Amino acid sequence: MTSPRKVTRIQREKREVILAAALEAFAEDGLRGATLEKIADKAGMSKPHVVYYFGSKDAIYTDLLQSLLEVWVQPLRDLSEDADPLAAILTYMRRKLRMSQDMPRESKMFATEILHGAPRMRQQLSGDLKSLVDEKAALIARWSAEGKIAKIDPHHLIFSIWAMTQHYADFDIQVEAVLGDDRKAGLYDEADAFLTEFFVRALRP
Amino acid sequence: MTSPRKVTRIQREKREVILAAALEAFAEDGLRGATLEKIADKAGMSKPHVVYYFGSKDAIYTDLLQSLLEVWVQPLRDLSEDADPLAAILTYMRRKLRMSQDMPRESKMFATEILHGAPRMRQQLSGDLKSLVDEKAALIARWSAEGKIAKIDPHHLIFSIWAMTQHYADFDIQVEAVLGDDRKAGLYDEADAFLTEFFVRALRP
DNA sequence: TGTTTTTCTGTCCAAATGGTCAAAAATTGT
DNA sequence: ACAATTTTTGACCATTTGGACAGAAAAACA
Repeated sequence: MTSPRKVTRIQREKREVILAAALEAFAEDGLRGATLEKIADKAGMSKPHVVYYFGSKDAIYTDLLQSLLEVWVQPLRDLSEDADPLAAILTYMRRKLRMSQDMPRESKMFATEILHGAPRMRQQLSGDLKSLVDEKAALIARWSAEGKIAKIDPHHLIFSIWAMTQHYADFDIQVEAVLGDDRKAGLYDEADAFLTEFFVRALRP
Repeated sequence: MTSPRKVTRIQREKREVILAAALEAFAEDGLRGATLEKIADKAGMSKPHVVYYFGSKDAIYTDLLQSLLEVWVQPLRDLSEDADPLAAILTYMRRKLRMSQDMPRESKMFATEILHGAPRMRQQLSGDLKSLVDEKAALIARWSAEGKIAKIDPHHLIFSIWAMTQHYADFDIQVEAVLGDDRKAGLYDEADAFLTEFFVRALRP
């Protein structure tokens, strides 16, 4: 038998450690570039041990991707009717920006996966994710029609929020290189201020 | 001697073919994921032949990256003083969007490189590119100060243009999955309309 | 035409790497 | 304490892959 029968405390902990190490490795080098040995090193254990817990490198990758996806779309899920529309969208944008700041490796992992054709996410993208986006787009469209925000294509609005917030995580090397070291510290404050002003202007009816 | 002495017509053509094949391969799978064999297949020649012309896979990659970089930043170079400021920025944005549409593989190659730390571009990013961006940012800042466009951080404005335009190329799989097949055809027209309206609202003084 | 140079490929090699396996070490259960 | 189970690893294997090499094929040159 390859996998253990019952999930013990040790197993959960070890899996956690491995996933954390793998996240780092995958974000740095992608699925192909990350090696089992590197993951094992980062996790502080032997290569066969990593295989013992997940069966294969691919399994780790897929596991990570699946579990992170839920976290990743949560802010959009929380975009709701009851708040002031403009404020709600700004809150959504800010949460996405904060996720870029706090979880750059996760962002990079998703980016790499999608960039290379999302072979392990296609289903979810055109299934769950599409449904979710369509639902929220409808909400935004309603706000738009009621004159509470500007008339604007809701799908592309969502894309623009994704693009601009994740840009700071995915292309951090470029952003920091272009801005220079001295602006590195306050980068996310700058981004927040810029994006807030930007979206307020774009969305105000 | 590894490399030929004089550059003949055949050499130019073969190198072109190889670079085109490699671009496709690198965009699909990244530097690590793309194999010499795959590149050779796409180029319709043998593996050693590819090596004969470039010496190594790395050399092809670096060569591509360098030669494409100039093309890639040209639109920003062309952002100039003499035009109407808002129109000039919109033109820049549109050219970037068109590049995403026409050169998605190039966009993906750059994205992948930067995402993974830009080991072969660091110099250029904090050197040439930073200079160029700083220069154009100063121009935009002047427009801003003169009240010709809204008061806005020019560096982040440039980032936002990069992010939003390249998003359509880099994450095309996601965009198309979320929009659905029926909106696939007119996608770039939609994007153009959306972004134009968006930036006009954001930049109008 | 004969010679030289360039182009091209089949074959092979060494390194990297994902994964297996048997057995040791540690833990758990009785 | 002893047996059973789980955890952990060193050693090993098969495959992939970047690239070297020698020589064939073609082209250029004389």
